[in-house]
Amino acid sequence: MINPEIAAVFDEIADLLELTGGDRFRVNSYRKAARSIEDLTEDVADLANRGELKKIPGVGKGTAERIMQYLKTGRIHVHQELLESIPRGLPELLTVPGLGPKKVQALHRELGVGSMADLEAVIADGRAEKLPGFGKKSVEKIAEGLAFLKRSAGRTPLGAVLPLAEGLRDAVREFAGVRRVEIAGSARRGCETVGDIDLLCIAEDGEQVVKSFTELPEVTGVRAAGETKGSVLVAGPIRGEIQVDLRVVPEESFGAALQYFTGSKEHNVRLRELAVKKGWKLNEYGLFEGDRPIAGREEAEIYEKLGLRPVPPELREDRGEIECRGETPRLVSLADLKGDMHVHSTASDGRSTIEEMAEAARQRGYSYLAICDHSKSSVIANGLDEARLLRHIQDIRAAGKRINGLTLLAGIECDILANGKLDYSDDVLAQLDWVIASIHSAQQQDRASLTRRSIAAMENPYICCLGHPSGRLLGRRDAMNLDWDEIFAAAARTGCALEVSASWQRLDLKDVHIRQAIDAGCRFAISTDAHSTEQLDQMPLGVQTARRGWATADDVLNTWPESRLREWIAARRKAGR
DNA sequence: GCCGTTTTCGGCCCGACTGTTTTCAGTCG
Repeated sequence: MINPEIAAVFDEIADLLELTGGDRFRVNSYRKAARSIEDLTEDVADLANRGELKKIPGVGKGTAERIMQYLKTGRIHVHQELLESIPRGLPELLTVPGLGPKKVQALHRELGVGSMADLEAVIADGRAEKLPGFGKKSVEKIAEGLAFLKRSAGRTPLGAVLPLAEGLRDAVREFAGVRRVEIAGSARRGCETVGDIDLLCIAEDGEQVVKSFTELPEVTGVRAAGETKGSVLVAGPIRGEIQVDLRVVPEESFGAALQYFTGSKEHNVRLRELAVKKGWKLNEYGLFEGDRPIAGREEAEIYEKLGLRPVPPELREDRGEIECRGETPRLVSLADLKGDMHVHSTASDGRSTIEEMAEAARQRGYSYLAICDHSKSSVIANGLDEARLLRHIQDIRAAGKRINGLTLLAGIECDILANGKLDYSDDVLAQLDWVIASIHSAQQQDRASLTRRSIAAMENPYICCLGHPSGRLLGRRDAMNLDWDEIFAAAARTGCALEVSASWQRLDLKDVHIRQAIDAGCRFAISTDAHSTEQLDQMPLGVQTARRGWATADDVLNTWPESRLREWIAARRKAGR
């Protein structure tokens, strides 16, 4: 997949143009093209072969030609020219909070600053402070920005950030005069990682609320504190620091503000364009005709006035939700789920017993639960050999008889071995109700081998679901190098489901792949891969990920009643024999 | 550089906060 590479080049062209004082609309159009290419699930090279580059939103004649240049020669003329005229280290300076294109230009032009090290030097010796437009305070801000960059947590997995965000939300709720607080931003959209935390509240005295916010015990630094907005730093849940923004709005603007601060930026720009076309203006205070507000209290009325059905937060990415005027499919929701199809027990590496997991699932309102411990090759995870597995199946069935109102499915997470074979024979797999096949070893194999292994597993009629298909761990391990077109085609052809792991470290499949798989005709199982009862509560993250992939309840087989699920499993086995 | 039910040119989203200002530019989201 060459897309990320090309997107990065276009992003750098945008940075470089900005640094040379290029036309800002031209800069924007490079950024837009970069983002579109990044979002594509299809390889740009394939589109180019079919002469369909201009079908990519934001790609016109010029950009299409530049993509062709890159595909043929590995470089783009304008990019090379810009690189030659601008010092290598300059674009990086744009990442420093407090430094934008104008200030970087001035630093370069007046003081010859061309790198982070140069920047630190001119701050230290006081020369930066003397530049026109600079001053003691702004240079202090830049120095703080540099320090933050070194301590920054970067993008953090949503599942790790949520407890922190919810804690801060609850703290703000206790402030005097605060009537409502919500988490907005990428956390509300269910993005797999977040860069900062956005909070929004209703209160009359904004200044007082912002002051209380900056004085919270968690706060390690204050970026800004005004009458309607505060911006602070707190310790990140995994490492470094993370920024938290609080906005205070009046009640009659809350819907508009929630819409605005939920984003995404690209989605908002599209909405504002719609407003402008109707002769109106949209901002965080409402939708206005002249000075007269025509919507703002409720988020939904903003969309409706603009001629759209209200768009679920997970779909607000400018990935087609505007074009279909908000007429998106009815997305799967947590309430639709009837069971968790992948949990472990103390039989392998789980921390809770079969009975404890079953009881916890029952309490969460599920009607079935698949116990899927590790197979024998996962030695580190205490995987089950054939003899232990057969006893384990009996244990699951016995536990199932003891619990009321919940069906226990005897399952396994069967390793797909390095040679492509499964960890058990078909005779053994046939004893089970539900079988997941996962790759846990030899993840560094080449693309063809990994793809072949995954497909071979899906072709076995006893395999119901491909577990955490990409194998990625957010921020820790990249996805395996797989041919997704082939994987999804095979899943659709064989009928094997694909897992959407709700585990916050995984979220695997990810949103854009889910959408691509739906288009290919695939089905899914959303599961937590819980290793203890409390991890069952990660399910909402998996549901949000599926929603971001535009999945409906019918696409997800653990929304089905048990009878339909069992029929589906039986039919698949029958067809495969 | 892109784009079109204001279409082949002339637009292109909007406001808060800060600092250096003397009325506003730069940055950020």
